Amino acid sequence: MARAATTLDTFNAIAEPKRREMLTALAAGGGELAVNTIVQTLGWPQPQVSKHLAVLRQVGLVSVRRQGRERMYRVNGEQLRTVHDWAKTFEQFWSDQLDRIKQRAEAMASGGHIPPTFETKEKP
Amino acid sequence: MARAATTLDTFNAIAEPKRREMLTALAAGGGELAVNTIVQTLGWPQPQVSKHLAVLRQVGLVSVRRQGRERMYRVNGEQLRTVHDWAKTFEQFWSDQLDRIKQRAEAMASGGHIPPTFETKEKP
DNA sequence: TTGACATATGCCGATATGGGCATATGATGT
DNA sequence: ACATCATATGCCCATATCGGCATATGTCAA
Repeated sequence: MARAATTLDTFNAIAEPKRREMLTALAAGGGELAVNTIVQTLGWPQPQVSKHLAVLRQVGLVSVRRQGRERMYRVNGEQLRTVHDWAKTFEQFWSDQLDRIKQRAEAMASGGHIPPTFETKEKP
Repeated sequence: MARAATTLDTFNAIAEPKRREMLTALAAGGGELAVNTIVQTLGWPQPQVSKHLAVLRQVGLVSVRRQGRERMYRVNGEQLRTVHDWAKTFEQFWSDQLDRIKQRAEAMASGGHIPPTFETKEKP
């Protein structure tokens, strides 16, 4: 066993840049878009578009409706709300930013020593 | 070429369930946590923890600080804010939900026919 | 029914990824 | 200098995933 069950969940679905692009395209399209329209808009091979749509469909990020021989896709917000809410859980970790800077300033003023700086990105 | 440059970005980093779990653990830990603490908390093999931390570090989801022989990790909100904001872009697609239901109700009342229902999940 | 159009699927090859293990690197105390 | 603790890396295997191509499925029109 290896490569741990990516479980095909929402987070995994939006991990693909192209899939995010598709969602954006769909959102920009306002209502619903036919597959062919997406193909022309993004300029990707049709099977590729269909496959990515399949993934988005499986996790419920988009919904489909048949209209004649076309299939109209539309963004399904629910799942995205999940992502939104999850990220929001960590809100304090970016809104506290100001407080932390303030703390540092205070520490310098009183204690005199500079609190350690955190490395955020990787060192080359 | 294949398997398209997963580009090791933020979205990809949080696609891993274990990585999300780590972030949650870090957040729950309040301030900063040493690797060993995380290892004991989650009960995963140490190398695994270090590797996942490395990924989170590379995309700037966590920051590190050296304290003696320990390395204190802390959540770095910035990157999560990115995710939050991106998802929020689609807000209308879940807050409009009510309006859509209303529309449907109205259509039924006046026109008499039921607007098509969208399939959200896959058919078995 | 036949043909054209719209979309989904199956199969393939290339590759990145996660887990497991052993080991390297780094810091501390004696 | 040495032993020990804390963490990071390298290597290997198994597998899921993406892209490309050919083809199946489904729908409408004549």
